[in-house]
Amino acid sequence: MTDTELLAKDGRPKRADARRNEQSLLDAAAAVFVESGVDAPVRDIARKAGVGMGTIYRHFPTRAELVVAVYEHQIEACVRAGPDLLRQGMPPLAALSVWADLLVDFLVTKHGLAEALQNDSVRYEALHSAIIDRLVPVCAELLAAAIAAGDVNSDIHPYGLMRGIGNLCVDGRADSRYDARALVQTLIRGLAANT
Amino acid sequence: MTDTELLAKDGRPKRADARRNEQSLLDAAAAVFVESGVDAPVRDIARKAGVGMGTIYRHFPTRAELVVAVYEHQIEACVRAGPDLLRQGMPPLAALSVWADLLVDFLVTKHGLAEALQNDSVRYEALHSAIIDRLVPVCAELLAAAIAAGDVNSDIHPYGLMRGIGNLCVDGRADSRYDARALVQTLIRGLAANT
Amino acid sequence: MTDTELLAKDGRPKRADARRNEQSLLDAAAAVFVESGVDAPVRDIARKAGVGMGTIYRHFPTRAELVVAVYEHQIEACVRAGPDLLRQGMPPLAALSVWADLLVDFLVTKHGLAEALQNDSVRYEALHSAIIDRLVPVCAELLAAAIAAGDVNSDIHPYGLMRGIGNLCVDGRADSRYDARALVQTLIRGLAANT
Amino acid sequence: MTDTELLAKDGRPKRADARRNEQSLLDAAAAVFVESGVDAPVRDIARKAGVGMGTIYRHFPTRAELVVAVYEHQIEACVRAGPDLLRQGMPPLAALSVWADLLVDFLVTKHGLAEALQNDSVRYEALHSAIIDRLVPVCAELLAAAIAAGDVNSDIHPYGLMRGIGNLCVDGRADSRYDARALVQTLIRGLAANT
DNA sequence: TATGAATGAGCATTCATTCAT
DNA sequence: CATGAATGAATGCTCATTCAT
Repeated sequence: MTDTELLAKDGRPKRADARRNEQSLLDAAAAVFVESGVDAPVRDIARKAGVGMGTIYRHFPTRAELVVAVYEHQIEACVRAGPDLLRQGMPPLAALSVWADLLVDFLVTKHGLAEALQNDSVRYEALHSAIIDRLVPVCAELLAAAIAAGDVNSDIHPYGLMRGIGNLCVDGRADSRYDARALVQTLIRGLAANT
Repeated sequence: MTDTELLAKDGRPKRADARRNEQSLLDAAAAVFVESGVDAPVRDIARKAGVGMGTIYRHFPTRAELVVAVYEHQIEACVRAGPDLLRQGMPPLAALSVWADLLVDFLVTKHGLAEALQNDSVRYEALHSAIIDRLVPVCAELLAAAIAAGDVNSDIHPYGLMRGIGNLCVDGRADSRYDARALVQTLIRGLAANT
Repeated sequence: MTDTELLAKDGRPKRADARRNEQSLLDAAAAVFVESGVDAPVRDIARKAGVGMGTIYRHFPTRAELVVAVYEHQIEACVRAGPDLLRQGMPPLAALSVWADLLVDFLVTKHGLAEALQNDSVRYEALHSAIIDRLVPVCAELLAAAIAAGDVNSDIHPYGLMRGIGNLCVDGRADSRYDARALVQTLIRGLAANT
Repeated sequence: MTDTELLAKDGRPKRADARRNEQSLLDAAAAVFVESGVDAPVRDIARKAGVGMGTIYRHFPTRAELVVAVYEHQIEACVRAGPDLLRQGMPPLAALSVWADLLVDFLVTKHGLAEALQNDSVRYEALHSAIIDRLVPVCAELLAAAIAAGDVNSDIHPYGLMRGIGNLCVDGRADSRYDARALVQTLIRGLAANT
């Protein structure tokens, strides 16, 4: 739950129609992103949403903000999933593996998201703040737990691991010979301490 | 090595000035690619090389051909390195590891190459033919050897592994917390049979 | 007359500024066409109209659409003139002659239009649909009437006659020794049955 | 026979190899013109002729000169045909008709020539001098004879008639409904005095 | 507040013409 | 003399972003 949804920037609750508008915007954007990737022309999104382009810019001044808003829920789910898995008593390395799998699920189905995550341009700054910065602590927690349990013997940085998982999800459906999920699982397995 | 360097298409030797130009072109392109990626505007490359745009088109009708030419030597080196390592008696899995390391060396320093390799658009078709198609067999050979030796227990596809390595090399220098080399080694380690 | 003028594609009235713009666009295009022919660079038309190039593309996605719009009124007038002349009781051959004269008036003053009509490239497909395809039936009607009246004895195809008239209008003002109108009238006279 | 063939500009006879070269150039140009029209890229002509582009420019500094040279023989034939027909005792109007037919034969088969003749740009100046200026007197002679014989009653200008015939030859093979020959004959018939 | 019209930078690409070799 | 490499102006087209209505 962020201010994107219920509160205007000045803290007052948004008008109902504004909220409605915002939602149809997010739905439309999600649909267009699936079709054309997160780089889709603003005009296309506006048309799909049945609003003017200006409206999009009003709600989401930068593209990154729009992207973040679109995937807000799922990012949030990924963020929560990490601690949840540990809390449920799953062994840390297994938890890391499952979490990575969730991340793959998320990224692989979001055409263009993994690519956008790679992009370091200013344009996508907000994307990094909102997605990577949120996920890194989760990754760190899982990794630390696995190390503490003696399951992992690697000084890999949580940020690096997270980005690596992300990178492996690029183009994850383009070629049947490429299996992002398997690669990520292999990567996780590679972290395991050689006992 | 190739006609790109010494011979014109009709078999006659190229004029000295043309050869000189081609080389400065390749140098300039390499430099610009590092700065702006392989998608850099043709104008920029031309300016950097101190030639007209037409000259670029004359030597390399498509962008992919330019990219391939720029990295020709290094691709070739990677292609040869695989069999060489095996021939030297190195254990297959170790050979795969070393080869992957070479690939990382190559890709990480060529800002934009790994990204271009991800791009499936028609525009880069030639790039895939010239780079991926050349490297996959090498990767396959090493992988097969490792499997035959009982060192690897995974049905991962050589193409997938190669693309995975490539993907992990994207943005490999942008952030000190991201260590492409370590990730790739971890990935390779993940292939090892759990003995 | 057409949605080009008053209504947007969704049926809503166009904004006042858009209408104004479209008109100045058509005026500018007409002027530039006279100067440089209908192949004039988009940039030139935009500059003349005092708008950005994007505006042109917004209003007229293809060049042919722009050309058609520019000459819409006059094409329409030519289309109507044929039946009108017959309805007024004018002898068919005379009607054909007068109609041809109208066509000459139209084409000769539109430098570049007759040339464009000659161009069979895909690019001008829409032009043929919108201009030739509209005029040929008129020409056919007049020709058929003249034949029926026994005034014309020729198996010339209406399409061919129309294109012939068009071709004779090319460069119709470049040289005082070239009189398109007279040539067309001569051509029509040549159709007359030798009684 | 012009200096294009046997004499260099300074009046000395050309070297044999130069003449050979020039001929293969003309042959190649003719072939390319048929394929791509007289506006074909210089490079294409050079390649077809197996010479460098510079050679073409040496022999024919402007494109018009090349075009003229290519069609020299046929233009000459048309020039001679007019007086010949009269000398053979053919009735003037018939001679005009036959001559026009010859002109059509020539122009219709030379893809792009009629179009080039329409082009008044400086670039094709030489084309007009060499082709139109040569043919107009012939046309004038035939027309004058026909008028003198009382067969033609029209003050059409010979230049205009000639250009009209040329214009009718444009695109003369693109559409089966368009019959340049028939149109030209109709035009000639239209010149006849109504007796 | 919402709309969508307008802007214009940015890029790829072609080809006539010149001139070093 | 012949060659063909190099030049670079010219042009079509797309889209992010702004702002008048």
